[in-house]
Amino acid sequence: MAHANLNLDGLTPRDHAFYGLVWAGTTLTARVDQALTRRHDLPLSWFEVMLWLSVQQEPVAPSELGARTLLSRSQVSRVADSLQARGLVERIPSPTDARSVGIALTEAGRRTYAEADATRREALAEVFDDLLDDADIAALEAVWAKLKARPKG
Amino acid sequence: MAHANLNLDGLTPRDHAFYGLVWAGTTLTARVDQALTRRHDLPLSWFEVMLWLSVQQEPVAPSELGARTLLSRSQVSRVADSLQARGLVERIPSPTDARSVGIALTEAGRRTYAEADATRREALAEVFDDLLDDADIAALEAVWAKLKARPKG
DNA sequence: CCGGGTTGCGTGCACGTGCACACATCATTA
DNA sequence: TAATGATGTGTGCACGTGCACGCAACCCGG
Repeated sequence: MAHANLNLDGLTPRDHAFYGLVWAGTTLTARVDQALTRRHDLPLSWFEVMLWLSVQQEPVAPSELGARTLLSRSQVSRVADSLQARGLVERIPSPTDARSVGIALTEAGRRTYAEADATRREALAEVFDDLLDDADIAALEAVWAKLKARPKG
Repeated sequence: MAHANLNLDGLTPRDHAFYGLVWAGTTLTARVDQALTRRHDLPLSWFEVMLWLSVQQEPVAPSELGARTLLSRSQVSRVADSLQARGLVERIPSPTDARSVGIALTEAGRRTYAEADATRREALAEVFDDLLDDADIAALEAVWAKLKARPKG
C-alpha cells in the first residue's frame, strides 16, 4: 500500500508497521512472480500449488489445497487444469471417495518445480541477503509465529 | 502464500521469512479490506488513494498517485471515477498544464476517510495489539526501512 | 432400502486488474 | 512558426479471481 516517503505524523508505529508489511509483501510477491513468469512461464499461484504438492507424498485434494494455501478452491481447480494441460500434475481419483480427486506432481512437474524454486531463491537472495542480517530474519520469523498463533485466523 | 504448518526442513530461514511475509501481508490486507468494505462499502484500493490524498494539501495528479502508491495508473484512473461518482473526490484541471488533472478530496471525502480510517485502526488493533509488543513493531519498522532503501526498488 | 441433508468438485457470471493503444497537449529544435 | 518527439490521461481488451450455483456422491436416520 503506502509508499516509502509518507510524512504521516499522526500515524502510530503500528500503522507504519502495517503499511510497510503490505508494501513489502506486495513488492516481493511481484518480484518473485515476475521472475518465475519470465523464466519458466509459471505464475506464482501455480508455483504455490506445486510447492505444497512437492512436500506431500500422497495426492492432495483440491479442497485441502484451498484450505492450506492462500488460494480459493475455484482457483485451485483452474490452476490444476492449467498445470494438468502442461503435464506438470495429474488428477488421481480417490479410491475411497468417488467425489474426491487427488492432485499429484508428475515427474516433469517435480523437475520444473525444482528449477523454478532455484529461480525463486535467486530472486529472493537479490533482495534479502544484501539488506537483512540473521537478526532481522529471526525477528521476522518470530513475528510470523505470533501472528499465526492467533485463534480466529 | 504458504500456510502455517509447513514442514519444510530444506528451506532456509530466509525462505520462511519470505513465505511468512507474503502470508501475513495477504491475510492482514484481506482482513482490513473486508472490514472497510463491510462497514463503508470502501475497497482497500479506494482507501489507499484517499489515504494519500488526505496528507496532501494540493490536488495530486493520477500519474503521481500511481507512482507513490501500489496501484497502476489505469487503476488510479478508474478508482478516481468511482470515488468521483460518489462525490468523495473531484478532478481539478491543472491551471498550468491542460493535459494534467489534479485529484483532491471533497469535504465529504475527508469525513468518509476519517470514519474509514477509524475502522482500519480498529481492525488492525484486533490483530496487532494483543499479539505484538513494541519491540516487534520496532523490528518490523527497521526491516521495512532497510528494504525500502534498496536501490533498484 | 430410501429419502433428506451434507460434502466435494467444477463452472457461469460479474468484477477488478494490467497491458497496449489512442488522443490531446506540452517541449524542443530547426 | 512549424514539425517532431515526449508526456499525461483515459480506455478496449484479455486475463485472473471470487461468489453462487449445479451436479454427483456420501452419510445417516427412518
